[in-house]
Parts: sequence; structure tokens; C-alpha cells
Amino acid sequence: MRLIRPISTAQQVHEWLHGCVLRGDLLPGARLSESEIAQQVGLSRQPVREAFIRLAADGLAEVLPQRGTYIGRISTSAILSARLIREAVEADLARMVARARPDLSAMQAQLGAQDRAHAAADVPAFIEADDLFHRAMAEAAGHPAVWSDLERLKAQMNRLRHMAMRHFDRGQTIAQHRAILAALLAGDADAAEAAARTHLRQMLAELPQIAAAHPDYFTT
Amino acid sequence: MRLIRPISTAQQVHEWLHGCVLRGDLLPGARLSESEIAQQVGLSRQPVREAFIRLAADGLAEVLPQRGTYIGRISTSAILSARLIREAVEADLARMVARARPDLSAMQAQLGAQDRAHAAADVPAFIEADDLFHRAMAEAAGHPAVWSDLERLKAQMNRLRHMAMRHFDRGQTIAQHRAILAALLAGDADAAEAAARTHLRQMLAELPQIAAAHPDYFTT
DNA sequence: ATCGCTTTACTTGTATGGAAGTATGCCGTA
DNA sequence: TACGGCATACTTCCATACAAGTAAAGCGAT
Repeated sequence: MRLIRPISTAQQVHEWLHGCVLRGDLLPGARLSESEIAQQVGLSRQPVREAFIRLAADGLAEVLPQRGTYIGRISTSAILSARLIREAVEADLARMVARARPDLSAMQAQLGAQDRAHAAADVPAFIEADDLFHRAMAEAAGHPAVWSDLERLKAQMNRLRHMAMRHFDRGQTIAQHRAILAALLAGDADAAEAAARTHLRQMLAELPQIAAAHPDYFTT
Repeated sequence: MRLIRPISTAQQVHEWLHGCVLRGDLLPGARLSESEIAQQVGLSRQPVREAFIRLAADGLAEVLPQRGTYIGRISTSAILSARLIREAVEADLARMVARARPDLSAMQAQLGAQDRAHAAADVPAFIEADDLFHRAMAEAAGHPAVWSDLERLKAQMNRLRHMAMRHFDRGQTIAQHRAILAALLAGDADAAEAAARTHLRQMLAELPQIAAAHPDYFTT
């Protein structure tokens, strides 16, 4: 029986590049080269090539035959679709949690962690706590798998969020999270859904400004 | 300027396998072999291998290093997550359409096509018309991109639906579609949302029976 | 007959070489 | 100076060979 399954080097390269894109180390439109990356990591071109294929399947890169591989630009329509889906799903999840009234200590813990990260100006910790807050709500609703299904959609939004940190004060993010949690603790389903929708509509106001500030990072 | 971009043979192999899985020509748990497929299509192992990687990224296959590649079994939890997401999203879309009252002739056309496919017992046409009906609703709501974002989730459900066709009378599917369309035409947002949720909850009753009938095709 | 070891066939993973195609810089010409 | 054609360097794509690992069949000993 295989307890720990060995991961291929191609997968490791993929995970590395995946993280680089989400963290913003690789910017939209950046050019990638099989042979260049292969030299950097000390491998042949083949595993790197397969990592590119996986990255393209994630929607994070684009391989143009005989032309080159590029980090995908952020599609505003894809962002808006992902946002709409998240609003619909999390509105339902919020209703479920408010009605079932399960233990919410995990959400409270992430809210506190996010508060500390904000005070310390620790961007990666802030984003991680943000993700875990929403994940905790999905788990509280009894549907942890739902959150992992949204990972793909969230990936595009995470790239955007990384840029948003520089343009906006994230204090209101924490305030909105606090409003959601308060409604959940009160068991008020209508208020919880409204708070969740308000929170996830925040991006509608920010997206145009970010896209205007970095026009060459975006497409329609 | 590249008007039509050529697609690589690896992508063609991927699309072929993708269709085979969704149509049920390749059943869950089936074993795939790089060299075997390569011989069938007259290529080397490399493009086939890359097609397998894409298939695994779609969540339709599983590559076990040095052990083999297998068509993924249908995860009941993944199905339930996808169903929950679809219910939440399409409930919101139904509300939008009912309020905006756009032209719904596309939805009516697909309903008619589905009716004819049902009368002719044409399963592929029935499934296609079903997809296009829901897609038409997303377009009527002004968010066509949302539907393509749900494609990945829908893939798992399509495999299930293929099996469901043998076990259930799909007449009620058409009746539920008709109810949704009637509420949309009447501009009744509450009724439209309720009809959409009822339709998408249908699977909750069918999934356990299908899983019980084909236990080796499913996992938790 | 059963258990345990060894061998063998088969799997995916990686490296390398060449083929097809694209973009770019250079050079000659008007 | 501006423009057209060509050579060159680069890219991804595919084929092939080899390496690493797994699983199962075969065989011998108990």
C-alpha cells in the first residue's frame, strides 16, 4: 500500500509556477521559456513543458504553438463571472449556517488572525486568513468540498486581490467579515445573506479602478 | 495576425478522450495506457501522455506514477458540491432574467428541441438541448461567461446524467424546464427561483439510486 | 499445498535530438 | 530614407531512447 505517493518533478515545477503567478511574482503577459526554466531548475525541457500544460489548464498561462508561452492576462469578464458565482454560493452557505447555528470558533479565529495581519501589514498572512475565513464558513455549512471547487475561480481573483492590496485600505474587508459573523452568530439568515452579498459586491467597485491602473495586465 | 490558431495533435487526443469519458464510452475505473492509445491513433507516447495530463487536470482521470492511468471514479461529494453551486447560481440567474424580462425565444427553442429529442428517444440530442436550455438562461441574464465557468463542474454531472437516462423517465425534466420558463415569461422572480431550485434538487433524489445501481463507478 | 523470493514484463517519468513554424534583425535596392 | 526579401535564431511540438519503479507470474523450499 502506497501511503505517501511520490510527486513527479513536473508537478513540483507546476506548483512552484502556480504559486509564483498567484503571488504576483510572475506578472500577466510575462514570457516563459521551456529551456530557460529547465536550466534554472536543472531539468530537461520535458517536465517543464508538462508543467506549462498544467498551468494552461489552470487558466493561468497560454501556450502559443511555435510562438511562446505567456502568463495569461486577467480577464475582467472571467473575474466578474467568478464573483457572481461566489456571491450566489456564499449567500446560500450563509443562510445554511445562520439556520443551523453550528460552532463558529474557526471563523472567529480567522477573523482575529486577519486583524493581526492587517495591523502588522503582513499581506500574505492577510490573504491567507481571508481565504480561511470563507473556507471556515463552507465547513460550518457542512459543505467543505464546495470551497475546493471554487479554488479555480478564486485563483483569478487572488491575482487581482494581490494588486488591490496596494490601492485600497483593507480595513473595510475586516469590518464586512465581522458583519457576516455577527449575523451568523445571531442566527439571522436574511442579514447573513445580505452581509455576504455586500461583501462580495465590493469587488465590483474596485475592479475598474485596478484595471485602469494596470491596463496591460487585463483583457476583456 | 493569426486568425485561426492550429491545435496540436495532443489537444485533439485530449478532446477525443474528453468526449469519450463524458459520453460514457470510457467508464469510471477503466485503465488507460499511453503506448496503447498511441498505437491506436498512430502517434508516439508523448502527445498521448500530455493528453492524459490535461484529462487529469479536468478531474476526469488519475495518473498514478509507475502504476497506470485510470478513468476517475465519480465522486459523490463532488457531485453534491457541483449541484449546490449550480442551484445557487441558477437561482440568482433566474431572478435576474425574471426581473429584466429579455427575449426568451432561445430558451423556448431549446425546450422544443428537447421535447422532440425525448419523443425520438435520442439521448445525445436530449442532453445537448438540456445544456443549451440552461446556457440560454445564462445568456438571457447577461452573463454568458458564467456558464462556461460551470463547464468543469458540469462535466462530472454529465457522466452521471448519462447513466440516469437509463433509470428515470425524463419527462419530468421537460416539465420542470417548462415551469421555469413559464415563471420567467410571467416575470415572477420568486416563482422562477423556486422552479430553478426544485429542478436542480431533482438530482438529490436520483443520485443515491444511481450510485447503488453502479457501486463500482462511484467513490465517496 | 502454501509461503516467500526472484525474475520478468509492463507502467509512467525524464532526457535528448530533430522537425515545423514564427519573429526579428540585417542587407540590398529603389 | 524607406521598403522588400532573406537568413538566422528562437519557440513549441513530436519521436525516440533510456531510467526508475510497480505488479504479477513463476519457481523453489518448507
